[in-house]
Amino acid sequence: MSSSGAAAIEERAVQFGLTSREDSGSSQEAKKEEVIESAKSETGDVREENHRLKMMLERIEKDYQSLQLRFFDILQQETSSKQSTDSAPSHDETEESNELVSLCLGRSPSEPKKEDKSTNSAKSRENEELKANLTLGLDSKILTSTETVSNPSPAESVEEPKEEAGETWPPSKVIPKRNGDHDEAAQQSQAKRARVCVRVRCETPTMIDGCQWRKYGQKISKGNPCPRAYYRCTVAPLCPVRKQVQRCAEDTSILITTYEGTHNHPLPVSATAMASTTSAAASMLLSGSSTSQEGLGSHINATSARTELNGLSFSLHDHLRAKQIYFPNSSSPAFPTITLDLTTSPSTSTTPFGRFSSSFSSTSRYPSTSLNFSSTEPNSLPPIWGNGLHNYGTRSYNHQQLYQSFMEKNHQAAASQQVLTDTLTKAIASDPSFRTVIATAISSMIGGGGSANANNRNQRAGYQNCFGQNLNFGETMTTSAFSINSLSQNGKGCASSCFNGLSSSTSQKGSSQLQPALPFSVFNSASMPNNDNEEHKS
DNA sequence: CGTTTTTGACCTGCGC
DNA sequence: GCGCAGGTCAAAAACG
Repeated sequence: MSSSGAAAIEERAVQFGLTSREDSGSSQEAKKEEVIESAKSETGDVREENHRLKMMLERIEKDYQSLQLRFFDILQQETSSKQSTDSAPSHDETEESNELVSLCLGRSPSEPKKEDKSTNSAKSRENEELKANLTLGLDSKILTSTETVSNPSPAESVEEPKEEAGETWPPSKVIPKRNGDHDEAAQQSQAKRARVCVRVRCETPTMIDGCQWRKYGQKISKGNPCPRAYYRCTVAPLCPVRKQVQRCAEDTSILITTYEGTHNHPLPVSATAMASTTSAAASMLLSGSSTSQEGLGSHINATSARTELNGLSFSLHDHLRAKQIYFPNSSSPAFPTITLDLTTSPSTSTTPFGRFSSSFSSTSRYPSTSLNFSSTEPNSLPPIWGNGLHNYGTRSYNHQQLYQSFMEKNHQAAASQQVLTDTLTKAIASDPSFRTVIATAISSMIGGGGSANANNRNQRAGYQNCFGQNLNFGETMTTSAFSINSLSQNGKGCASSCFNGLSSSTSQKGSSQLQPALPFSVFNSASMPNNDNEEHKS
């Protein structure tokens, strides 16, 4: 910092033509002194800022270490308690891990009635976990396999259990049809229902996301000769989560998987990767739709804005284009849909980091948002989403260079994790609503989750300060996950749970958790060029 | 024999 | 009201 200040002085001196010692005029001398004085004061300011930043960095490191210690303590508690009381029947994921993570699509996880009868010990332990701030805003919890999820927040306890199932899936199905008592809830549910569409190149019939699915229907949809398969989550009997799998008509190697609903049960760790991804995406979508539907979306719709952040370029595309790209086979999406395009993008984006596009259709009833994480490199997949092969280090990503100043250790094994976190970084930096969601998550994690639902703009400044802390989402959200290669669903399906692979690299190596975290300081308001006003103006 | 998949029928929402 | 399309149900078949 101080060196940069000296450089600034020199630069200014050059600007004023003061580098020559032959200037001898008194007025020029005065000017020179004036400039030097101002430069000195500027240097002082820079030093002050440098000192503040150092203090902030120290505090962040302390917080990070304390969080890590608490996390490890909880892990040890769980393992020890499991060893002492482990007599429960083994679940089919016992091969993987005893930890289950419940993730919710940005909403309160709904619980079946029977799970309200969870034991007091489970609740007490859960309270411990809540106190340990392991609950993200995305409702990620680490639980033992023998535990069931109880309502973790007062807001959830207020909810009627009868309404819970209907909140996450069409109430007309979960709740008996023709039941007028639930019409209002149905409307709310419909308004809040979000779909996360994942496009990935996959030759197998379906991609493995860690969950257990049962096919309950198949239909030929209009405009696509490839049938659309309907799957239902069978991890829990009452889980409302469903997914649709369909191949792209234009490129049958592309598998389009649409997730809908919220898991109301603990997830196998192998499923948390996809769940966390879809959770974040859906949360972003829901958060964005809540504002866009009030008129803000029209602004975004009309724009093809591009912002740059530290060399990262993000662009917003209009919906027509996005629709052509992401919804070639269907009419306007009936529900708010966010698309994670993890395929090779035929369009040449100016950013080497893929494309993030958020768009809202004027024809669709609900907004549609697209996240394109595709590589511009032909026939390449992000190493985190592939055919089950984690090609760490086989492909170079330019964004890693951007982080070299921040990441002292740039191991190849951490490359995929960087991809994930970079993806999140881009998404957060590009979309204020996503920032809000993530900020809420962090806020709940740091501040004890007391105000998890408060995502208004007044608190955004505080949240952005939270971003300045060294929190590694890739590790936090998928901690203790590992590869799901052992979870092959009858030998078919893509082992595309990319995030498991990367998280396995972190979980298996405990020391990796001590790696420098992502520079979330880029989200500080000072360095955030893409603030709300700019987006809303455009 | 239990679970999963298949597939035709049925239901619902929407546009005309 | 009718037709269409998407989504779901449920019985039968297939599978392990």
